[in-house]
Amino acid sequence: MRSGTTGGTMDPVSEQDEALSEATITSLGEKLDAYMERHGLRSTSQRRVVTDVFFRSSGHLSIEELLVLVRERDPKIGYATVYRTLKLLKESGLAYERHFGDGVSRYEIAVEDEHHDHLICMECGTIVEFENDEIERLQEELAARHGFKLKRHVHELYGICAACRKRAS
Amino acid sequence: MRSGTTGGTMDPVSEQDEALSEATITSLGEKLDAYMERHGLRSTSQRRVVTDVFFRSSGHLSIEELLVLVRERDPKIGYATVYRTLKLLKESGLAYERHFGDGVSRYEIAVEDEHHDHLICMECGTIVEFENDEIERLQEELAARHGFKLKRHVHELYGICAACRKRAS
DNA sequence: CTCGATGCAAATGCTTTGCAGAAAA
DNA sequence: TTTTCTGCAAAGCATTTGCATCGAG
Repeated sequence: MRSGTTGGTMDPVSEQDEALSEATITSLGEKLDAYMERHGLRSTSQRRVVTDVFFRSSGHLSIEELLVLVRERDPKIGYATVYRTLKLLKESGLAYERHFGDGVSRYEIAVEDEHHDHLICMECGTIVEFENDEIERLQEELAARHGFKLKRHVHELYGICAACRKRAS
Repeated sequence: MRSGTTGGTMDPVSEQDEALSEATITSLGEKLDAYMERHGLRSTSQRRVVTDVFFRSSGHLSIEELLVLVRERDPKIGYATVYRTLKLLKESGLAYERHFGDGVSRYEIAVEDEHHDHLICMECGTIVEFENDEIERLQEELAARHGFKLKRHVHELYGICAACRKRAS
């Protein structure tokens, strides 16, 4: 995963997301092109702006936030286009759609062979990504025990981060 | 938890929710009365119908589903009242609000000292409740490691249940 | 009597869609 | 030239709210 404090047997995390490498961005663009090719979809300037902004973004952006960034590059792009482009990214498997309970959809880049869940501060909204193989394993085991073939899961931990707890006291 | 195959060290589950005992329903009603008392809220016939229907229900009901049941007892009750009453139940800690990704809020009875998560069949919508102490423990540990004080969590496993897999093959 | 609750309809907030004109292929 | 895409505004949906009226305390 694209993260900060990796290494060791602990969960790799990213308190603050970083940008992807230029090579990875290119590779994501190529995957998207291939998908569009396969589906007879067209590469327009608007799509290129939206997807490039998205691939260069970090964190968990809402359509609204994405629209602001997109309009810095092309003020004429409408919000329906952003919605439609994110839907395309989702369908092509290049973006995940997340819902953290505040009523808006947030999107994040889906990097291949990478999976993580979220720890969310209910006070300041900070999102920390985490990955825990032991939990993953227990989930699989549990699903199997109930006869389920697992496809995906949602695992979000809500609490108060250290900074907010300190501020409050 | 109100469940089927309990006992042992495995997760207690309820494939099919059962009704609560009359004693438990009464106790829930008393808790609600106490909450309303404390907050200067009034006990109206509509509220009594909605809360009684809810406490006697099983599973994870949407407002729409609840409204149908409520109107069997009093056809004049409006849906805003059901929304408002469920909000009251949520605030008083007697109901949990859940979102399983289909865009509607579902509610379930919050029985004290009971906690469970969900395994959802993406094909038929069956919801299986589960509880896993090991996962709970790992979550706490993980949150603490990131300086978070955990308040609540969302843990949903989506997959295909045994019956649907069989039907498909 | 008072003030909270109800029911209706209107408003809200996010997301989706219809359509005419624009632009890829 | 054909077909998809865009931008706008309108429509959808679940949920919330304003308000006149009702009814619990």
